[in-house]
Amino acid sequence: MQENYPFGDIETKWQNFWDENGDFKTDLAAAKNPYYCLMMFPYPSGKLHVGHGRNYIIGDAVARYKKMQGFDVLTPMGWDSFGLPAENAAIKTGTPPAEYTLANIAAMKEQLRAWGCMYDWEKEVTSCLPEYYKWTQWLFLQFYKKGLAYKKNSNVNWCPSCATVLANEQVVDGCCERCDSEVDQKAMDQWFFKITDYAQRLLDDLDTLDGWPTRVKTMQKNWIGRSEGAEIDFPIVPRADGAGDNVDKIACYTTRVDTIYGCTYMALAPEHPELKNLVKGMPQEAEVLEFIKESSKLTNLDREADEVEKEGRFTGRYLVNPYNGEQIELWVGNYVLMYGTGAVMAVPAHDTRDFAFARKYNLPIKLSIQNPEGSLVLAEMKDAYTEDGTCVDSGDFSGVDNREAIKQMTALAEEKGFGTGKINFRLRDWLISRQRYWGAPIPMVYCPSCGVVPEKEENLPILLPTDVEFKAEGESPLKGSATFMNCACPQCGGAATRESDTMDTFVDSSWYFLRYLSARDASQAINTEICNKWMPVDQYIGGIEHAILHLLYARFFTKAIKDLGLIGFDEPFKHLFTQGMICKKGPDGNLYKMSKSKGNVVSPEELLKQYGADTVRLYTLFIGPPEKEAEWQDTGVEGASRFLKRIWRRVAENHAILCGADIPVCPPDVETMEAPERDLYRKTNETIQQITRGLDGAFTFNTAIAAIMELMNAIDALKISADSSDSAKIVFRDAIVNVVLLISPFAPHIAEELWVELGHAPGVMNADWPVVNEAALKRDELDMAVQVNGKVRDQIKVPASASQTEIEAIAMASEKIQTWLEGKTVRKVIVVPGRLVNIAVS
RNA sequence: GCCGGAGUGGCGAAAUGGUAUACGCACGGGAUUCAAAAUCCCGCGGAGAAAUCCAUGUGGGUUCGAGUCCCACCUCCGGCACCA
Repeated sequence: MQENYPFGDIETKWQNFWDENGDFKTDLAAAKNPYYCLMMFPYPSGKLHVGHGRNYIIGDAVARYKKMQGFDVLTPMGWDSFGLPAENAAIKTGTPPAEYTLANIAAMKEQLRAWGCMYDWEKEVTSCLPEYYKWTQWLFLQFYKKGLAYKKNSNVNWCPSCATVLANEQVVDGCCERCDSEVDQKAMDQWFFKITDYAQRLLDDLDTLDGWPTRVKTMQKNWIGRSEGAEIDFPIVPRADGAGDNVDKIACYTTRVDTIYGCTYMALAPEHPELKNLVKGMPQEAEVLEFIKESSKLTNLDREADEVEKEGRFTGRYLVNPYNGEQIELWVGNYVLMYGTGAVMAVPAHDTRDFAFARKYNLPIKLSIQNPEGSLVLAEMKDAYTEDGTCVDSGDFSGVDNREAIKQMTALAEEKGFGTGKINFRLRDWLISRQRYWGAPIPMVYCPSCGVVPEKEENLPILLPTDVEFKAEGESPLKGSATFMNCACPQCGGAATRESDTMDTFVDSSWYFLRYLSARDASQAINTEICNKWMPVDQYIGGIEHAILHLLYARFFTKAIKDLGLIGFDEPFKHLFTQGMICKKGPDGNLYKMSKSKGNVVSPEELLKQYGADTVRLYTLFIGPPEKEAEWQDTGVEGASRFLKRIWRRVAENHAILCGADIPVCPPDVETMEAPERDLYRKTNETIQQITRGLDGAFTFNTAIAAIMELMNAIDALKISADSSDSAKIVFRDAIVNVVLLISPFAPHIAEELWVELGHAPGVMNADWPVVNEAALKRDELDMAVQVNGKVRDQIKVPASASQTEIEAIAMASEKIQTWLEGKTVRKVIVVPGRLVNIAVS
C-alpha cells in the first residue's frame, strides 16, 4: 500500500466505480424502505463556489448515512433553469438562452461529480426543457379550470431594469430583489394564482410541520399575516348641494371595533376607488387631487424610510358612526394602505398613528378604553393607549371588558346589518406574469370572438420560439415572434393571438420534487401512486433565503394539486433543514457571504486539485454547526487534509497487522482484554453511539467529525506494533474499520479505498452502519469528581457497582476533601452516579 | 417598534441542570533531519512563586450545583414593519 495519500487517483477511481455500479440509482416502484433526500435544485449559473457546496455536501452525507442504515435512498438533482441571467446573457453576447443554460448545466454537473456527490441522474429534471415545462403549462390549465388562475388589471410592482413585473415577495425594501433597482407601480393586465384561497390552510398546517425550524414557520406565519376583525359600514352624509354619490357608505376594516366610540374621523387611502368621486365639485377637490398625486409618487420612497411624516387632507365630506350616530370628518391620509378596504376608522386615543395624525391636524381625541388601573386621563396622554382595558363612554358597552366588547359589538353590527366579522390576510395573490422570454409560456389564447380561451391540453407544450430578438428594453421578446403569437383559437378555430407573458420561475420550482418521481414519463405530469409512496420528502435541505418565497409557493402547489386529486398529502416536506451561509473576509477585511461582487469567492477547482474532494467535504462539514453561518478559513482546510492523511498513514503503516493472516478473524472479546485495549474498544463504541445519535436528531456533522478525531487519538494511544498481542491487534483493527465506516458519509472516496485495503469487497457505501456493542461500554471503575459547595476539590475512583452510600463514603474518606471539611458542618451530600459527589457545608 | 436567534480562550467552536473550554486552527517548546518541509511528543483561558482565586455579554434570582432555567438590561445577526 502506498505511503502517501493519493487523493487524486482514488477520487477519480471511485467516482467512476459508483457510476458504473449504479450505486445511487433507485428503483422507485420496487423500493421497500423509501427515503427521499432532496436538495434545493440550483439555478445553473455555470459555476459553484464552496459556499454553494455546503448544501450538496450536507445532502450527500445524509443520503450516504441513510443508505448505510438500510434505506432505499432517492437523491435526485435537477436545474431551476429558466430565469433572467440567461436572457441577459443573450442580450449581451447573443448566445441563445437555451444554449447558454445547457452549457452551464453540463459544467455544473461536472463540479458536483468532482465533489463526490452522487445523484440518480435518471431522474434529472430541467425546468427549461419542453418535457418539463409542458407539464408546468398543464398544471396552469388545471389551476385555471379550478378558478385558481385568473387575470386581473391591477397596480403591480414593475422593475424598470428587469423590464418585468415582480411578485410582492420579490420586492425587498421597495427595490427589486434581483437587481436592486427601485420598483415602480404600474397598472397592467396580469395573471395571478389564487394563493389567498389557501391562506388559512397554509397557516394551519404550519403547526403540523414538526420537522421544520421554528424560525421558518414564524417567518411564514408573519408573511401570511392573519388578523381577526370586523368590517363596519359608515353611512356617508349627503352633500349639502344635493348632488349624488356613487355609494352611500364607506366600509372600513378594524381589529379594534371595541374602540369605535372613540373614533373621531375616518381616513381613506389615496388610491381608494371612491375618493375622487366623493370630492368631485367640493371646494377641497383640487387640493385632494394634488395630494393623491403627490402620495402616489412617494409610495416607494416611503417604504424605505423608517418613519414618514403622516400627512392628509380633509375631503369636505362627513360620515356617520353607526354605533352612536355621531358625524365624523372624512380625510385622506398617506399612511393608509389599499389593504382590506382601504379605509380606516381613526381612534387617536388608542392608535399611535391616529394619535400623531390627530395632533398634527388638530382633530378631536376621545377616550373609549380605560386601563385596568383606571389612571388614563385624556389631557395628560402623550401617546395612544393601545393595550387592553375596559370600555368607557361607549354607550351600552361602557364597563365591558374590551376583548368581550369586540365580540358583542361585532354581533350587534351583524344583527343591525351595518357590519360583519371578518378575517383578513396580509398575503396577496401570487402574480405570475413576467414580460420576459426565458420562462414557460402561459398557455392562454386571445380570440376576437371567444375572448380569453385556454389552450387545448393536446397542444401542449406551447414551445418557446427561436425567431426572437433580445433587446435590453421594450416589450417581451415573444411579442415580436409572429410564429409564436399567431395561432388558431382552441374554441372556434379562428385567427387568434397568444398570451405573450411567461410564468414566474417560482412556478417551475413549486412542483419539481413531484416530477423527480416520474421524470421520464411523457404521458402524465405526476405519477400519483409513486408520489404517494415517496412523498412527503423525508429530508429537504436548502438555504434559509427560500424560507418564504419558494417554500410557501411549494406548499401552496402541493395543496392545490392535492385538491385536483393527483396526490394524497397536504405538505411536501416533512423535515426541512436550512443550512447557514458560508462567509469569507473580503479584501476590505469584513465578513461577507461569498459572492463575486465582494471578491471573496473560493472556487473549488484549486482546492480539489491541491487537497482533493474528501478534504473539502470534511472541512465544510467540520466548519461549524451546519445551520449556522460559518467563516471559511484556508488554514482549516489544511487541518482537514492533515487528518485524512493521518488516517491513511495509520492504515499504511500497520497494513500487515490490519490485513495479516496471523490475526484470528473474530470480534473483540471484552473478557480477555487488557485495560488499554478495553479503553480503546470502549472509545470505539462510544464514538459509534455518539455519532449515530447526533446524525439522527440534528445534523451535528461538526461534532461527529470531532468524535472521529478523538477516536484516532485513542487509537494512537494504544501504540500498536508487530509484537502486540492478538487481542490488541483485533481491537486496533476493529477501531480502524469503524473509523472508515464512520467517516464514509463525509469523506467517501478515502473510505472506499481504505475499505478495500482492509480486505473488504468494494462498496463501503453499501456496508451496514456500525452498531454499538453494549458490553464494550461497561466499566469496572468510574472516575468521579468530588465537590465541596459546588467546587471540584478532588477526583476519586469508585467501583461501577458501588451504591450511593458507598460512593459517599469513598468521597468523604478523601484526604483532600477532609481538609476542606475541617471545622465545617456537612448539611447535605448529593451523589450523581457516574458524575460527581457534591458536599454542601456551612 | 414587533417576532425569532446568538453572545464561551488568540481564532472556528464543544458541553441530557452535574468536573466549562472536547475537537480543530494558530502559537510556544522538544524529538527526528546537514537543514527544512512533513511527521511524532509536550504545553497552551487569566492572575499568582505556590496554595489558591477569577473567568461562558452585564446585573439580579431559583438550585446542593447554572454556559444551560427565570427576571431585567446591553450588543450583534435575521425576519416583519404605517396591515388599522
